[in-house]
Amino acid sequence: MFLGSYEHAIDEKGRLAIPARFRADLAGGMVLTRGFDRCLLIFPLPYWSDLTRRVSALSLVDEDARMLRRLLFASASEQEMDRQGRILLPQNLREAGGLTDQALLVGLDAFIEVWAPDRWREVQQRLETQGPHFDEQMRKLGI
Amino acid sequence: MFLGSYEHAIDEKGRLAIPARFRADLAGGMVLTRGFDRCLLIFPLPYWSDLTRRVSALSLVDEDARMLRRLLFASASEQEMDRQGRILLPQNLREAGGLTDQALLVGLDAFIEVWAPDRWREVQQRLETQGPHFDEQMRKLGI
DNA sequence: GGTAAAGTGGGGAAAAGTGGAGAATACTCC
DNA sequence: GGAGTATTCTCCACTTTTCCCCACTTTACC
Repeated sequence: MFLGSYEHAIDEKGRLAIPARFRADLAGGMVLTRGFDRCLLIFPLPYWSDLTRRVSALSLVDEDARMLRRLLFASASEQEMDRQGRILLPQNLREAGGLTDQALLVGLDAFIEVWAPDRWREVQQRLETQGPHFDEQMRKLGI
Repeated sequence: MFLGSYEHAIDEKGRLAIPARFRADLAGGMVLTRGFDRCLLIFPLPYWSDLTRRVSALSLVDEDARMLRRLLFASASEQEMDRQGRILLPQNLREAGGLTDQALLVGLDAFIEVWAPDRWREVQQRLETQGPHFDEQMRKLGI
């Protein structure tokens, strides 16, 4: 269960420390990949496997299936923590997420989002200004 | 589990290094063949066996099945890595994939695609512009 | 305020990627 | 059929990059 936001430095080698609170749940391995709205996603391995099982089972021949496979897997990266609890952010993913020297790790219960800090602040502002708008959305979701 | 993209050189002898992360899963042997969209495919032997069983079970009469058979089997080549972790790309396959001096190996979970780098970049651009199309796909799959 | 844990930076060792040389095989031409 | 030539394959060695560990600094918690 990942909760809360943590801002950590990305060092010159592209390493990022996982918040101590998150480490136990990622000890079994994790997959790092591109998310929506230019953020990155970190999935614990069991969650990832469950997510991708259906995609891998799709036809080799079907064009949509081929493209979907490429979208999901081509920029993903399996990572393990070093003894200091850090992972390596591959350069292509750092670029995809617009990350330079700082990263914001946001726990979203089952997985983690990684944001460039200023980009995250924009999202938060949107949350505040559009707050009322979400009432309707959430009702639709049954919450 | 093959994940991520790696660009490697093809040397004058037509040899291509397999990314270190992929080697363990290919140690039991692999089959190299033509894929769709002018890329090449590398299958681990167990996956290949399963695939051939399914394709061979298809009707002799069905035209699509005939074409699929020709694509997969006619230019297939069983390969083993040398001690440096490289395989030889036969010339006919290099031509089929439009490969010259660089190759992009893309891990797609159960198998690997091999692309000419500029051709792969086109595919990536298409992926980005067609984003919304895939939202629907993923929703159907429960992702 | 002290202690312990977390976060950060740097250095060294190991492995990955690449080019090339030598040996073995096949091939051709005399 | 044999010798010379070309080609393929395997192994070796160098260079670069990556990974891992150690140590210091900072923060949090008791």
